[in-house]
Amino acid sequence: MLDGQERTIVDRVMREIFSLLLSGEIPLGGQLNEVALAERFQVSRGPVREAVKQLQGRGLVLKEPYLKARVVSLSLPEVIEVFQLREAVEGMAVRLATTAMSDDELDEMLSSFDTTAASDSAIDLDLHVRIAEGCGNDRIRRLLCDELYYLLRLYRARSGNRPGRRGDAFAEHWQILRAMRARDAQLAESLMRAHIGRATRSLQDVLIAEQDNSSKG
Amino acid sequence: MLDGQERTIVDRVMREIFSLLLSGEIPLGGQLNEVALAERFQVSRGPVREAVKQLQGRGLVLKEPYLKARVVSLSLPEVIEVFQLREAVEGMAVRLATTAMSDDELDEMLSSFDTTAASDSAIDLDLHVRIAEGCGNDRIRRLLCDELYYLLRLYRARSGNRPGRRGDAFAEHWQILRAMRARDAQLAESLMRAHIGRATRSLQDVLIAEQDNSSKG
DNA sequence: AATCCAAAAAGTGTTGACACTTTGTGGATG
DNA sequence: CATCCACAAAGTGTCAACACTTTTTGGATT
Repeated sequence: MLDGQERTIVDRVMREIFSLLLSGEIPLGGQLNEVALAERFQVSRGPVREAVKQLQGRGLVLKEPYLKARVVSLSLPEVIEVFQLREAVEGMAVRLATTAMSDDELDEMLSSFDTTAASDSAIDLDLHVRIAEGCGNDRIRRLLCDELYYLLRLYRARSGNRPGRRGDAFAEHWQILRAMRARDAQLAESLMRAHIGRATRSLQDVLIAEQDNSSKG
Repeated sequence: MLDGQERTIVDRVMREIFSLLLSGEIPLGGQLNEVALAERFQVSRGPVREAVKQLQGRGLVLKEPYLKARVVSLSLPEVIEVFQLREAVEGMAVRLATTAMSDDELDEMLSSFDTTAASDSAIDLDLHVRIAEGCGNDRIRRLLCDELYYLLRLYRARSGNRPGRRGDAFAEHWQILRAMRARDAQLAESLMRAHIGRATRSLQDVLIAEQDNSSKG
């Protein structure tokens, strides 16, 4: 996600802020203090400000003049919005990947899929990442890998439960891979959309349950 | 797209750079000179740098250390990538809008659709914008209105031809609106995807023709 | 004339200082 | 005791100067 070479301080600071978010030291919705960050990283405020501005452009940080920058916080409705977007975009991604990826690539995915444990949550996103990387459309790849998956990782690192994670996801992944290997782009897209759509609906159920609870209590 | 109140110089500079892009004074792929921009806007380089960093975060500007920032330039393959993404996202947008928008809103769109001239290119994107705004998913709305449509406007302002613009787009728009009014989300999504898919294919035809030309000459 | 290298010029990266805004504090007032 | 206002403290916004990198220039060499 970040450039390998960090020739400039701004890049380094951005990576450091990223890792502060991943580690949870700065919580979602938390505030970013320029002087504190500058002291911590032993730099002046300029690079910190530019790094924050770049994060703001990415939508990871919200800011109003003269107020501290706030890390974006994903509410459950916002996570649902991300999932609705994923359903559309990942459907297209798998459609494109089904024709763009080589037999060897697909076989490799299938074999590594068989050997790895099914229940690992990192594995869950892994298939989606590899499809995004294999779809051949760089704009779609960036949207998924650099924005949406990143947000979901942050969200998962906080709320212990993994949004939309269900037991039969493993079997659904396998079906998607089979459809890709059979070069059935239409089927692969349908399966992927159903896969993410089910996760979306389980999130909506949670949301409704929460609303019922709050209205009762 | 931009905040109404510009309490800070950075915001003003960002808007000014935007208008330089829209007006074509800075061409796609052109370079941004910090000192020249600073002098032009009568500010120091700090705000200019922060504005550029924010644009970089948005993906509108590319930058490598110690080299001048370059405005992103859309090649035809990249425009096709945008259209493939649009096909997926706008399909979902119209699906959501079909259930989210009120009868009054849809009727208003239908009537304003009848009265306006069909061939205006601004009208073309207008329907898409209103669907994006009415879909109720703010993340999808921002992706379409703040990023993709903006890029396409820039591209159209340059290359005289409007990408994917065909004569029967008007009739297709009308069909989509009818499906929405009939609350047939599935049909509306199919029509929208077909609508954008046809535009994508006409772009791909242009690309193939260009490649043939260059290989011959 | 063409090539190469050093110095100057132009441009970007970073810093510390200063100006402005917001927030917190403490005392005077009712 | 509560309220309000002035003042200090903290934090953000902007600027001008300096350091570093890249590009250009101009001449020396072949």
